[in-house]
Amino acid sequence: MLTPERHQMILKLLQDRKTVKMKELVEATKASESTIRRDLSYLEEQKKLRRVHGGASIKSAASEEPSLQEKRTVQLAEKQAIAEYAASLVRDGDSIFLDAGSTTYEMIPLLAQKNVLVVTNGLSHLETLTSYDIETYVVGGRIKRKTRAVIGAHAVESLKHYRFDKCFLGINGVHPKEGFTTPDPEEAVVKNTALQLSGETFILADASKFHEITFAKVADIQDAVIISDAPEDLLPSFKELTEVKVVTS
Amino acid sequence: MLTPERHQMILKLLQDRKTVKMKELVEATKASESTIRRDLSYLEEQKKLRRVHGGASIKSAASEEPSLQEKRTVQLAEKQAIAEYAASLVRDGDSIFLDAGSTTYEMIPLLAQKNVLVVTNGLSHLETLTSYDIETYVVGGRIKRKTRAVIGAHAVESLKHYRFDKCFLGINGVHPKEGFTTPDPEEAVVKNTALQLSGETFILADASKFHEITFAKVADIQDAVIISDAPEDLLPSFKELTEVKVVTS
DNA sequence: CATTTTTCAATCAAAATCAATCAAAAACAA
DNA sequence: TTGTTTTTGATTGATTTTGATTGAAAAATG
Repeated sequence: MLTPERHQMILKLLQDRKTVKMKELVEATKASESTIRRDLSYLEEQKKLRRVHGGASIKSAASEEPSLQEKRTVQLAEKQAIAEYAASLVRDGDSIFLDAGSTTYEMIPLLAQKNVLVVTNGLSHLETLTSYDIETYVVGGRIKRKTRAVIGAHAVESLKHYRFDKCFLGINGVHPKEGFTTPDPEEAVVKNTALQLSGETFILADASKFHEITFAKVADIQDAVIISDAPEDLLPSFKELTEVKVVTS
Repeated sequence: MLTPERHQMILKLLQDRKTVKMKELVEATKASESTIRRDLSYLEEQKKLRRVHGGASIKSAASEEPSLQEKRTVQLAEKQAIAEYAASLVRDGDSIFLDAGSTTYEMIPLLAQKNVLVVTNGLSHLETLTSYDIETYVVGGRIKRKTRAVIGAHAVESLKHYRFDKCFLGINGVHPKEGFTTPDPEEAVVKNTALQLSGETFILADASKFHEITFAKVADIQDAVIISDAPEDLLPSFKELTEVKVVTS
């Protein structure tokens, strides 16, 4: 029996019941205890299951997607606070661009009561946006597998069909001189385009993003409002250049 | 046996089961172990399979995520058969358009071993396409909540960035005079655009779709090949107009 | 709480599988 | 044909996987 087969068998057994004992796995797979142990370690590493004394158990609450509520509570409080403030800026009837990323994702439930039109390049956002019955448009283009974002030349073209009252961007680095940065140049150009099509731009950046420079420049600082939970002593040089809104969780 | 033949045989064996052992491959192909090893290395390079110690396995997703398949419990054998034939038409290196819908969805696992570029307007397809590591582009535009398809004027514009070797469309009605029809005019125009941008067009229509006229016309019959499980007595009038491929489940 | 039992992680040697190499066979070109 | 290139299969030493063993750690028991 090949290794992936065995892994599959283990996961299958876990689907039926919610736990399996080592003894059962050894019996089912005809492999030795040592091998099963190695498999379990690997599968736990892959977050496919949870090891427990004597065997394995399915990962947390069922193998299903965590519900929206669950997902929200798992998220860091800082992202929540940033998202909450950002969402409070959105007014009824606004057209907004919502960048891909976990912080902008947190804004979605807070937008549900408002009468907004949302354009996004984040595939992960789509399910949630439509489930809240928000009028949603998706940007066309190539899908970047890792971040599940739409990027590339077509995405830029596609974006230009729209105009935004406000756009909310996540970024990977903020630096007084280098401006807003992100590692992927193709993502950078999409963000930059959204920014140019938008009346106001808001950058959602938790404290860890400051000082960091990650290759491709998105825009200069003075083009946007920064929303962050960064401590005050980090900010003087940024405040000289643009508006910075500090939120606390 | 010629090399491409052997490669095909290996891939075929992988389609049926999800893993194959080296020993099985040697036996099936009558080639030496060294040759099989070289084949596997090549096919892995081409991203058509995944090598594992002791043999090969199909690429990631399929075996590891039964949750996706479980979601689609209502997959009739007919849809499977239609999808299987449709997928067999796709050649290495093709650029194809995959329409939103459950039948085209069934094609995805069968495309994993081919080097294809897929453009789709079906949001439900995206997750699965990327999980199979297929190069995926999404059409931009408004999201129709009910069908999770991208539609509207922007979708049409967005589509025009591409050209397809083949396009695979789902349809709600087929009628000798009225042609291919679908209830939503905005969907109809997207399908029609895809068709016009494509070298060949294939219509995936199970038997229930024949005779039905559902409002908005997509195209005339003669523009496409119909792939269906419809009984022969239903087809004479269609066969006069275009090619009809009948599959059985 | 001490003892017994079970399960665990680490280690190691055997077995299986692999990559690299090379010469023979086959396909190809002149 | 002859010489060249490509493909193939056998061999070899290296690598990976495996199962047994051991003492440590964790649960169960009295």
